[in-house]
Amino acid sequence: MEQQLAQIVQKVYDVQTDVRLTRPEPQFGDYATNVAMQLAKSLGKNPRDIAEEVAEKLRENEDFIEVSVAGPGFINIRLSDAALIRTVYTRPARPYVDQNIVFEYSCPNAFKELHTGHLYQTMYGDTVSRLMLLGGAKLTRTSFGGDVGLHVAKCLWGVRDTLGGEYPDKLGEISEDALERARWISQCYVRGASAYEDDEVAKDDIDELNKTIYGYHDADNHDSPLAQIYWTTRQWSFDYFDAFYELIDVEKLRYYPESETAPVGLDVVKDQLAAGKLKESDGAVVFEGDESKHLHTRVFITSKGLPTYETKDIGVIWMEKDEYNFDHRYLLTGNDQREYMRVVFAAAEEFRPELAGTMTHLTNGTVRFGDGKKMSSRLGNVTRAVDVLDAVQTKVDELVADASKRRAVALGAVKYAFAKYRLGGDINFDLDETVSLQGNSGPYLQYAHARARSILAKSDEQFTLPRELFDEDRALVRKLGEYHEAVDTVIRELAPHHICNYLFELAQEFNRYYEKNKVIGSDKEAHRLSLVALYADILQAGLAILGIDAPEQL
RNA sequence: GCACCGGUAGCUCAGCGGAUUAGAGCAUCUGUCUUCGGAACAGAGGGUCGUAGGUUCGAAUCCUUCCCGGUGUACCA
Repeated sequence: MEQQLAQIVQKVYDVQTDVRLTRPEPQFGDYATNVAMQLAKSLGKNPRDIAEEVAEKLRENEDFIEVSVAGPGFINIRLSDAALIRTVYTRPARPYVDQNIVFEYSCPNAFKELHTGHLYQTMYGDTVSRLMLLGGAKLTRTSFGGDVGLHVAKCLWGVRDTLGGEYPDKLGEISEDALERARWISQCYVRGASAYEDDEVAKDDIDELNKTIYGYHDADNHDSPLAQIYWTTRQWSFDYFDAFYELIDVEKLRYYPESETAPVGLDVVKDQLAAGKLKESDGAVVFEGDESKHLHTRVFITSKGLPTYETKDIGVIWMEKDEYNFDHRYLLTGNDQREYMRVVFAAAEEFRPELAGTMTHLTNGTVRFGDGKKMSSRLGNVTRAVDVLDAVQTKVDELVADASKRRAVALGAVKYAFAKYRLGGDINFDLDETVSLQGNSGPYLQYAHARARSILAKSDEQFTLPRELFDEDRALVRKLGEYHEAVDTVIRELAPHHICNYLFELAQEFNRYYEKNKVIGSDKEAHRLSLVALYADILQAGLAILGIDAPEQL
């Protein structure tokens, strides 16, 4: 339709314009455009006159039942019933067709548990992934984290201390459950971390252990007792990631451990140093920032000869490029890494010019716990992902009678609570609001869906698709027709929160309709059932985009 | 210091490739309804969109100043 308008403008005034349609308030029509005002200046004409001329052309189209000019020159358009019904079946655009995308997010460190930030980023990243796929992309989901480094040394020290020595066999006594194993490893980490702070001997020990662990990789040592403990618990961590992703019902990711990316990055860095793209400074290898572009100078190899995160990140980029030959790479991290990543991207693009413009860094804010008073008793300072899930699950269990539906509701509540914020700012996670049955929440929409399904289940009438419209249907059908526009926006901007707003507005519109228009027992029963079915399908599809399951009954 | 992100109703947030009366949820208040799952519907109050300027016929939206909050600023990740 926007193209149609552009063509009319082209024909009448012989100018190229990008016409945008908006959705005005219902009193004005189904669509509106302000092209006339935009053109007024360049054409040197009164916007109202332009609007009238364009409107006259539009009136020739039988899809438009009413075209009026209002205010300073808006063109308001009302669709015919047939055209309005057609909007409901319009398919969203697929802007990423033929694009090979790598999307990196989640990124938990091995030997640690996922915290609330990971939970948010993983669920959000999973939804954004789905948007890329809906947009037609060929997608690979990747993740990146440390399986070597000081935090691992602290942990391994704690494991050894907990086991009472280098006894790999004793690991057999630990739980078989991946999540419980992760919990156990995490406790060992705490033990090691506090020893590192308080105990000089332990600190030296751990620093030494750090080098030893790198050695396991360099020498491919799987045999010594401590090496066995390392490799076993490392695998436990990887198993835990998969178990956790399954727990929250998201897709698994291809994981790049630092032990693999660091050597790749180091090779690149050494080559670039030789090529003069990196400099030596105070014994370290650095990428010199550009003041005029506000790029910091950053260290890639420390004066002790160790690769930094920068080098490891270069390593992942190279591995992802070589393995998947992406057209575009997206990366989601906390927004504290924004400036840092600009430098890494700048360096990467300088080292490998083909990467220029192919990488996008998305950043998320931190999860804050809303009403501290109510949360403190249950969550307090806890930041572990599982604790948030448990707290939500406990609330949901009290509200949902059918035990088999409780997990879907709890996960839906959390995913929705994360998805409804625009990416970037900190997000406010309020437990009560998240599981609230009123207002803009996941459970509210799941219930709205189940309720619609129950109406359909209750009737014996046969129905297909709506063929005509009555006055009372228009508002609802118009909203149903906005679905593909909402999805378009969400896919194009990779911004799921728009779909949340849309679905909530749709549910409200339906409630209004349903309040006034009896479905079952009405002489328009079959017709109205067809609208209810469309509504339920759209709710379900919209929630599916967010990774939320919509049960037929609750 | 410099840079980045944010500052919209009491609270939590949408809107920000300018445009017809600035929206929603929660909270508060008032109605409807013996409810096809009422987890509903109708309505009210509440905002000089951080500040001061500028561009424009028109600015929450674009530009500039300043203020407030958060983050980052070479050998952590």
